[in-house]
Amino acid sequence: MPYHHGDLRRALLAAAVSAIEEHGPAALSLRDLARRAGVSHAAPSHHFGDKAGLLTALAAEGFRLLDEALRAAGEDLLGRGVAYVRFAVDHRAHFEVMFRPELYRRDDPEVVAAGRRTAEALRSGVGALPTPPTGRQAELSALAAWSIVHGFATLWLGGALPSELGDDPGAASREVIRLLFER
Amino acid sequence: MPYHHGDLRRALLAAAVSAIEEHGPAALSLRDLARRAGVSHAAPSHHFGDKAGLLTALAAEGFRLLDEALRAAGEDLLGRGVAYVRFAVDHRAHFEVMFRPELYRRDDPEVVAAGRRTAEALRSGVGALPTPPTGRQAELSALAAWSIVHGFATLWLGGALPSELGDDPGAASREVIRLLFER
DNA sequence: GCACCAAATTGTCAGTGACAAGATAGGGTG
DNA sequence: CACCCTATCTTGTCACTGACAATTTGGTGC
Repeated sequence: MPYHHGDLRRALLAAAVSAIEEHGPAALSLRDLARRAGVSHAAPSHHFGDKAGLLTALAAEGFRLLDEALRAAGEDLLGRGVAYVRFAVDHRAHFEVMFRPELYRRDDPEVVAAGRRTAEALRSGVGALPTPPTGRQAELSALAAWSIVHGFATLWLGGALPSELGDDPGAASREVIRLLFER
Repeated sequence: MPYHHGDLRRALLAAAVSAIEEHGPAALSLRDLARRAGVSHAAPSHHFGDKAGLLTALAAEGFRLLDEALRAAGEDLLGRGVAYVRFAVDHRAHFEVMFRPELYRRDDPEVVAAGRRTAEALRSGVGALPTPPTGRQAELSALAAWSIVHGFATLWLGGALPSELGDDPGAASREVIRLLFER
């Protein structure tokens, strides 16, 4: 075991993902992360400063991943909505931190930039609708789309949804989102 | 100052609401609540057992309040949706705890019962639509309604929404929710 | 080979949640 | 009135945590 870990920063972020998936972001302990990575309890501070710094990095990574996932889903707004829900379920640790601004530094430039790109991905999806709305209607439509997918994802993660929906959040959300744009 | 507080349980819940509104549920400290109420650091445990116990009580109270707010808004589903958003913003401390199941005991009978009543209030609102859907479509519609209002409320509380929306979440959400049911 | 810098360590401090043991008030019963 | 019983609250303690300071280690550039 070398004195220098090699890639402690990445190892800590990965450990944080596991820890948050197990016990939620509130129970996250820097000392626990250090133990998981096999380093001393103060090592994390050299890479992230403090706990908020680590979560800021995690949130920024999350916004980047979400942006990639949305764009990979194509232009179709329904597809992007389903991709949003899938991202939330497949990366619940990132997702839970991203939308809990009291946990990290929202004004971090990297987070701000990545967040903007994500919002843009949803807005441009509205432009790709069969009969794209314009002006204020377009803004409201993007907001409605964001709200419905975000709400579905949050409720799913919180275990608030009835079990009759099955275990495939993508398929279930597709049926729900469709109600917003097709009828 | 008498040895017995009088209504410490209620005072602690009220203090918890203030504390969560100020710093979020993750930063909640039982000892801080005790200081706010002017009692010793171990007094809270006699009323709630532990931290999860206190948050369980807060969640149960939140579900009761939400249920009341929804039913007071009338049968109209749009009105109930707006009431849902207003509740979230006006009682953000309750709301933030209610949908964070890792913070409290979800299986608490009082919480389970109150949560069921809330879900029922949304479902029955779907039945009051001009052309009410039936069967699976009704379920999906209720889910879509819940998702869109929950998502809007969560995003609003998280400060993720653009400031052009103004400062009245009720009015803003009304325009957004309308897109789901009228067109 | 040497100076320097980044990375990681040990040590410490106040704050926290949980628990145990003791003190206090306020009835209810005899 | 004397007694005790129970809920309520206090004091004391323990392990754990985040943050910070001081120190050691290892690699890199000159």
